[in-house]
Amino acid sequence: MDAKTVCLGLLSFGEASGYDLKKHVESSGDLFFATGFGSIYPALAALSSKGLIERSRTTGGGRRDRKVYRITPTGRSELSRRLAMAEPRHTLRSELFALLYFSHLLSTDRLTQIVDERLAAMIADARTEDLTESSLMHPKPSRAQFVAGLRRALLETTIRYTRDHRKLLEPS
Amino acid sequence: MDAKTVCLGLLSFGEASGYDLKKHVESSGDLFFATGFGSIYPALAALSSKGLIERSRTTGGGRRDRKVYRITPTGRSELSRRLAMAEPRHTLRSELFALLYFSHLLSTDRLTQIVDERLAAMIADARTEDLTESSLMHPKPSRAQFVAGLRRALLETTIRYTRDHRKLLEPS
DNA sequence: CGCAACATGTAAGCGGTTACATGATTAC
DNA sequence: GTAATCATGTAACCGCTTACATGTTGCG
Repeated sequence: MDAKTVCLGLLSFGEASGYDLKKHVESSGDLFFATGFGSIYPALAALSSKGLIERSRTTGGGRRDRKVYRITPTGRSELSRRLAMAEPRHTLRSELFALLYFSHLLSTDRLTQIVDERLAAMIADARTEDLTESSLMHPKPSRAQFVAGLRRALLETTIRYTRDHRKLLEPS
Repeated sequence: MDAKTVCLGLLSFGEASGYDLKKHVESSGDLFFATGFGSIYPALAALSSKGLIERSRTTGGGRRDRKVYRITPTGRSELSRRLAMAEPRHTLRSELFALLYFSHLLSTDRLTQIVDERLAAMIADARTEDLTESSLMHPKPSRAQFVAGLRRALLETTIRYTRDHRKLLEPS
């Protein structure tokens, strides 16, 4: 999903600044997209110029230059339209997948190291989950719970599968 | 993983044409990347100009203009280098995830329709798996088996989870 | 004969990543 | 005071996607 739609979607939960949005995306584990400020600020500017969002407040708690955006009615209906048209594919891609596919070109030591590292990171990740206590979404909507739970289930499956089938990665 | 590395990686299993590579990627369910010819041919041209791959045969079985590429020793070591340097993240993204996250903006009917469609597609997908009888990889390497099995396990988890927690998607 | 699959490529445009650039506020 | 975090933005580049363009081979 492209940056503009994600920003618009997140703003449908409540008002936020570009910084807030970035934090929220990060804290939900880069679930549906990962990005830097270089994507978010231009996206907000574009949405704003189309009238899909607007500035609500500019200073909000002692901090300098804080630009808080709010979705407009036009923005909300445009978002609904886009989502209704979408044909969302569930194609799971991962850099880890890709690397393991070509792991015959890796030394056994390096491969062991990578798998151990990733396994540890995933275990930590699966535990950490649900610290998504962002200011957007006070009571966490049930759909966000659905997605977070699914993400966790997928992580757990990956961990279990990798442990059980690790032998397949050894040189034959 | 970028198009060039994927092409180089696939050619490490054996010689192939651009068309073959596309077919192989498709038949493995767009596992680590999905692309059209518009990515593959330029990638092959770039790899070729750097000496990482080379043309082996030009006609191979009655077909016109068939350009079969082969990885060079330089290409193989360059690929090893790239793979060894990589820090592969296992970040699972899916358009379906994203849409469901914002599903409060969808009508109940449309949501039901989308979930049913995706579920059916995933079930079909999980069954079809392992028709990857491409000319590359005669005896399927065990790493390819690992990755294909993991993909299947993740699909099955998604199907089960969606069935079990579908209620969370209903309007509250 | 016509259609599907085989087969390769180019060019424009779009969008995201990366690096750069700046400055305020808070906590130690 | 100084480092980390808060906070926003710009510009260049890179690479992928999409659409276009073309021609062959084999099957029914």
